[in-house]
Amino acid sequence: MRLTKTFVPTLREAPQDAEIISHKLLLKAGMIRKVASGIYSFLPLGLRSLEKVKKIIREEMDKTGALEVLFPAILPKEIWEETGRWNIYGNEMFKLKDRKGREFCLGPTHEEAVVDLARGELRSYKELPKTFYQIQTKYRDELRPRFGLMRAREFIMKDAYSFDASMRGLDKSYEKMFNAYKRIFKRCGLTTIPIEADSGAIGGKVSHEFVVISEKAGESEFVYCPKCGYAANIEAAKSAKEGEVEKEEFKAINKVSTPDAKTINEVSEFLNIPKEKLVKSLLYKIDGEFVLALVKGDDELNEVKLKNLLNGKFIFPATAEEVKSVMGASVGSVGPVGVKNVKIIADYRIKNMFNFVTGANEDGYHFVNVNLNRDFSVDAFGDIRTVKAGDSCPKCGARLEVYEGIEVGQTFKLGTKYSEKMNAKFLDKDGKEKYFIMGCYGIGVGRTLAAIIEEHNDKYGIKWPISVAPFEVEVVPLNMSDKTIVEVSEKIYNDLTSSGIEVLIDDRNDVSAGVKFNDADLIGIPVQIIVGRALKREGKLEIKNRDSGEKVLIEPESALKYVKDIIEAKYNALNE
RNA sequence: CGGGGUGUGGCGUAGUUUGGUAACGCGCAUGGUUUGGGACCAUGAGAUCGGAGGUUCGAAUCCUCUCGCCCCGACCA
Repeated sequence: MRLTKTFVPTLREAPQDAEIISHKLLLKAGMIRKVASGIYSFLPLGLRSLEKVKKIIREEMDKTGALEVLFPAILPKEIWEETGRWNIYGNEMFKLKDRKGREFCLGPTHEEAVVDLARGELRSYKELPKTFYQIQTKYRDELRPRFGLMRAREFIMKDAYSFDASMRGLDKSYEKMFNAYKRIFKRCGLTTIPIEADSGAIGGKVSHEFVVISEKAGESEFVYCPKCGYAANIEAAKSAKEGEVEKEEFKAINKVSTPDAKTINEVSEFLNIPKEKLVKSLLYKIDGEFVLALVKGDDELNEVKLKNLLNGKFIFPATAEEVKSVMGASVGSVGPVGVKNVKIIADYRIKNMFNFVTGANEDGYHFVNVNLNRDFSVDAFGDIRTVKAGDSCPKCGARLEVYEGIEVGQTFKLGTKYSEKMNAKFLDKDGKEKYFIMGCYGIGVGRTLAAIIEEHNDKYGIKWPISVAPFEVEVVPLNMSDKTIVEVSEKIYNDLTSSGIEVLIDDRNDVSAGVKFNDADLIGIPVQIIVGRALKREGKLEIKNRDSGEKVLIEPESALKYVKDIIEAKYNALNE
């Protein structure tokens, strides 16, 4: 492709609304443009890379035996009502009506659509297992679109759905997908870590997220054990059980005045008692029911764990007014002592606490020397604290590390969650009707592209892994008014192109060498062939490796083979 | 939705405090000179200063309303 014949509007300065590096570089390199918040157009270069990611995904999906289909983006309200998600998704769904007033949505995901297909077509266990996948545009009216392609409202997703006759079958289907995901990201040049995850709104029991470590663009925190490899989303990370602690002598409970001390820090400082001796009491509303959650003063409550412990669907912190009316005291002075009619859930670590401090349910007062069972009782204990860096690994006991990650993919073992709701059954070997056992598997294609840039860039621009680069080689003739340079450039361009290599030639004759160098580094094609001074002086081409910055001079006659070899080596490195 | 910020040629900004009729760099067009790390000279095009209303002799600037966009939080590929 000739640069003058395509469209690569590079920018010297990135638009001010771009914050993270991938967003800036995608804009600067002329790969995408914004149309509205969270809505982007792909330009020729960006589209080429996007298609390459899709191609890798297709190849790996097809290898697993998954079948590509394409569901519509517009889906009727009825199937969403069967699963109850028309309301659960709420405002995040783009909803619309046709001229007759029938309601539809732009699909934010496709469990309903695929189950609707399966229940109509799959009748027998003999047809199972089956996995369908599609690469399609999804629509989610995000609360806050962010970071360019990272969190868009219209985005391309690969979503796959497996149907099995048994749990063991699901385990196999899941493992196939899991391994395919590892290969997909590897081939894209991404370093991903599969972490244990909470299954969130999609539902199900087992779930993994594939995350790329990124301090600046990461949106989900996860813990990682450098010793045994345990990795889990912060919402799912298990808290290690603490060892037995020596029991303290119970002291007499005592109400003390704590004027103006509301937060854990303030109370701790005012009473001169360490935070570990305080109990944090937090009132939550779970599916309409109030719950008082207790965690150690130096711990943070994990809302997702609390919700899951109680099998809840919706969890909200109680409002200041609700706290006042339910507890009889303001936020900052509530505690479990004397509480009736509200379920009390405590973190396991509370069991190891003696003579601690809690709010007294009276504004401006706290109790000191509170003790479990003597002063109050708990309805249930559970793991409801948020794991912190430095905590013990729940598997091996080593110290956990905490990272920020970009979630590029997620897999779920759904079980019969959707098939039951939509009454999707097959006839099993034993002649009985059973619900399909499902898994679902998603990859954010645009987000993957952005994550690749987050991982592969320098101050000059993008350093594309060869597998997803818009072109494999860029020929850069530095002086278009020099006949020799143009002739040699054209020859190598034609030779490479006709041997099946994707080549871009910067044939602009109205820009200086500096502009060509800078644009080449910005758009980040992995191999640059620079035709200029070296050719005039020594008759040689300069081959530059964008990633390493390494340059070698080589005779034009040997260039074709040399370039082919480095390209092959680059692909091999990604396929290992 | 809550909190913070911002909107001035295509991009990046100045001007807003203290009202006086839009400036700078890059880019763009034409001609010429250049060609190894964002060249130079000359000429030129391009902005109702996000929008609406108001105050004023006069508004980018002050007031009211409104819209867009970005960042932090809840949600997620």
